[in-house]
Amino acid sequence: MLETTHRKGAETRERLLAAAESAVLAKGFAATSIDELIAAVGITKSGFFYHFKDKADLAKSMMLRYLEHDRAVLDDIFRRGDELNEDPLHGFLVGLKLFAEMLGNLPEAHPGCLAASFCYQDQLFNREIRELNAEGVLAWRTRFRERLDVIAFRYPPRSEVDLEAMADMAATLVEGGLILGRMLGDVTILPRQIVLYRDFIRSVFLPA
Amino acid sequence: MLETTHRKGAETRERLLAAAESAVLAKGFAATSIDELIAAVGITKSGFFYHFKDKADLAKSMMLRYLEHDRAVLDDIFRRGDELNEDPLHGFLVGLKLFAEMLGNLPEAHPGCLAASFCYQDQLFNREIRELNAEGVLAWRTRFRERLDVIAFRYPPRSEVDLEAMADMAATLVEGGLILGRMLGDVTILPRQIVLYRDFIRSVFLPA
DNA sequence: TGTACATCAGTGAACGCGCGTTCACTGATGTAC
DNA sequence: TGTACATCAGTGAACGCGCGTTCACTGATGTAC
Repeated sequence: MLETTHRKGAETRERLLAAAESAVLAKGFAATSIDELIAAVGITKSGFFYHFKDKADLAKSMMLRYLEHDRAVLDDIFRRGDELNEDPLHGFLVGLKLFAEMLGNLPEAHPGCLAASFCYQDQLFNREIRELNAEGVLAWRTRFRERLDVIAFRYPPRSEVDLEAMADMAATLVEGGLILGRMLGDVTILPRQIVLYRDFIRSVFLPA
Repeated sequence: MLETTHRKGAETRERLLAAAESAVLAKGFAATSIDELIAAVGITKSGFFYHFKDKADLAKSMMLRYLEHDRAVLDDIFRRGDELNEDPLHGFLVGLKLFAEMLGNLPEAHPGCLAASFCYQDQLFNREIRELNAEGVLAWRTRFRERLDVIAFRYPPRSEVDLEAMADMAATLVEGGLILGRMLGDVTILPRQIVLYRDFIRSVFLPA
């Protein structure tokens, strides 16, 4: 019975984190009250403080949960891209196509990035949380940079290219695309940016 | 004396808006208190409510001020690019270079976009303010799209290109680049993204 | 198998502080005649 | 030119409400012997 032992608490905690994520994406961390979270989950305020020592602890837990989910999704997408193709460039291009498709099928009307939301409120947070945020971006940079290095080795681009900026461009387009998508209420913006990114990558390594 | 008549009030108002902008970029709108703004400016709280009927009115005024400044800066940059060059493509490329340089020389350590900050807190705002926000993005889209249409007419790209997405890519990279730059504390990220955008534009319309 | 204790997952009441907002009032400057 | 009035750019005090946080306590479940 070890799995079901005291399991209800972990479920409640998870529901609190999920409610907090959508509330923070909708209106920011400072405007998200503990009261609304406990109302959504159905416990009292003291119950909240059993799960999180204070509001900053909630923020930290949200980031950890978000980063882990983010990492798992990207791992899955690009692993599938590589399974369909042996070549590092073409596997990457397939992965980007899958990525664009996934972004186009996001269930939520106005998706957003928790890290970006926190970034525009970071004076509220302690160093630990800001470092988690930076860690998330660096994970994207490293992931894409390693891939681009492998590709550039097999497909040497004719002119100098800023491979680091090209790696960062993926996260940049995602963050920016989520913002434009929210502002205009148009979920096609982000996937189309990723398709353009894919075109750009191909034109750099496979000039016509 | 018409210019100096009752001018102190307008100056105070402008100082409130400037203080509000940097505070909102640092920690978000909900976490920015009226108290800190009046402390920065040196008036009492009732003085604040002489200038703005409530906090939402402050938000609206901030957006109007920001959009106007944004428009003026972009007008200037791309006008200068065109002055240096007759051709629409090369004038645009020069403008993008100037734009990247300007972004690299931003005085603030961690610049940000007010519209993006508002976008991650938009449940706080009324429809009017959200529409101002969307208007800002559409201004970018229109500006870049008109230019790309002119360029595509003179330099027909060989394959289908999503010109709207390519126009949106400018704002997307700026929004995303500001976020990455803030997260990593690296102000070179954004200008390098714009340089990549310039490379992309050139490769689409001037294939090697 | 029963009992004693420990941990889990909360409850309920109270707290103090900061927040946005209101209201009546005021001195300095500008305008009409 | 003087006087009466209007507008500008605020002041000062008070308000009520929501917020995050604390504290003593509790029933249900799990563990040791």
